[in-house]
Amino acid sequence: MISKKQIEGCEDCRECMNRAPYFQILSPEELEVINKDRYSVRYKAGEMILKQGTSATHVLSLIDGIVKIYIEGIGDKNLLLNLQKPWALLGGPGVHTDRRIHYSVAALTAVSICFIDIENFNKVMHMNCRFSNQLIGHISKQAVVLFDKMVSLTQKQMHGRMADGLIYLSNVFYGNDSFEMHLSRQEIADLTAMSKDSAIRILKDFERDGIISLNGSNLSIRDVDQLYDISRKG
Amino acid sequence: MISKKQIEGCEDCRECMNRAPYFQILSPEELEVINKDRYSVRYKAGEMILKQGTSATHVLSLIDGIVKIYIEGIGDKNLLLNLQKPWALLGGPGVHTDRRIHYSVAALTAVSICFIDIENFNKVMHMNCRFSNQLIGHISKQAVVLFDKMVSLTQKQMHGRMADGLIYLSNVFYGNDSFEMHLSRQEIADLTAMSKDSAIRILKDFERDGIISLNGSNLSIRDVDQLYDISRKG
DNA sequence: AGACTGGACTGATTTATATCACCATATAGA
DNA sequence: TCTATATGGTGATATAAATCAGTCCAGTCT
Repeated sequence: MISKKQIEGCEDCRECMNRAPYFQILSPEELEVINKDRYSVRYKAGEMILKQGTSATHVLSLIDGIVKIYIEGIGDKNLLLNLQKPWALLGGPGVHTDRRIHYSVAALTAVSICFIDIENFNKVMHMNCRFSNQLIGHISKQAVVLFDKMVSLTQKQMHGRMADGLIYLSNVFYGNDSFEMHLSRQEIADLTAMSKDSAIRILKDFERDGIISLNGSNLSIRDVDQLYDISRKG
Repeated sequence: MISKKQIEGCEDCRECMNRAPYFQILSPEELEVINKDRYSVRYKAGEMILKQGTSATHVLSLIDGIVKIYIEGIGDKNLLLNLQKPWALLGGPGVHTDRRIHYSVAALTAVSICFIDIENFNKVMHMNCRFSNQLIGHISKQAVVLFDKMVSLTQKQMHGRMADGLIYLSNVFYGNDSFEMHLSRQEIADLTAMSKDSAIRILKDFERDGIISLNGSNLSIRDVDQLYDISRKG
């Protein structure tokens, strides 16, 4: 975890960006363009960072903390796409199309974020081809993940979807079989496209079957093999 | 519709690409790179063009005909992502990541396709920044569509999903309230993430309610307003 | 302390949807 | 001509999952 002092000290991208992998490819001149008009903001847990439907004016670089990315869907249902940790680049597909925000972003912990002016970002995209191509790779990787998620959500039933959700959290996001979830039961339901009641029920099922153990917001995977088995069987 | 003669005559990209909008931005030298090792293939309706899981060696430019893009999911269920007509660029996210094909492509009509060597394509991506950035816009637009589809498939029930599917076909793809579907009932089910039986039932419901009229593979939207209403109500 | 809130949790009920079993029709092949 | 075989279509049934109606906390405000 990065210390408070380090973040506060990030006054100029040329010092800071050695940490943000997407910008390592840039020359000092290009970094200067990114740095121009850049500002950083701190959020408290629970605060909204980007609101779906507003206009896209900045690209966001996540410096510290964890955020959730979700689509506000029908009624008051949300679809939780993924979580992000440093040094993710946020802004979404709208940055390169209609300049609209297509998903909401909210802080799950205390969060620090750098706001980079979208015009300056585009300027650099036109200055540095390798940067653009790196971005294409980045976007493409996300698309592959989305495809898998779509198949999971549309073709598996609840136990399979929950298994996939837990595998995402433990393997992909936290990188540990045991982790503190920053998600409420409702948010787990949003991640796995089911009702809150069903999400609770299935987590309890998994606990009873010795697949996971729960206490409070801490979750441990006890039986990885069985979890993968449930994921495979749908 | 383009005549047979025009396609057959497309021996060199520098003649042909004035039709493929993605390549209009390229210089003659860059087109020459694209044209190198390029070859075109004709398919009959029903034939598979790209198979999910194989390695990505080419970017495909659809010259003539209609194809379906779908993910082979759990069991023998497919998820139909969308249809494509000329001059779509196919290859998928794998081209820019792991060089794997992440979705299958099959011909719905007779189809002509140009195969562009992936190395040559990448070469041009590094020669021409504007081409890369145009590609980012293209990929981003597809992502926005995917988001909407995900919300539709995970949060609406069958009637709403079918309405969305029909709106996609009439508004987005065919651009006409009345069109010849190139999809079987099973493929409509794959598009709307439901069983074939349910898809048939709901199409019949819509027909009975005067929302659409069906005969054979021809479909006409009779009551657009009601269709949008069903889509909105989920 | 008492009232109040929001989240986790659970059993009963209802509803949406898949599945099953079946028929009709058209087309292809022997 | 007589099977096969694929596709469209339909009612009955089974089942997955949402919804409803509550309880039980832990925290917070007064």
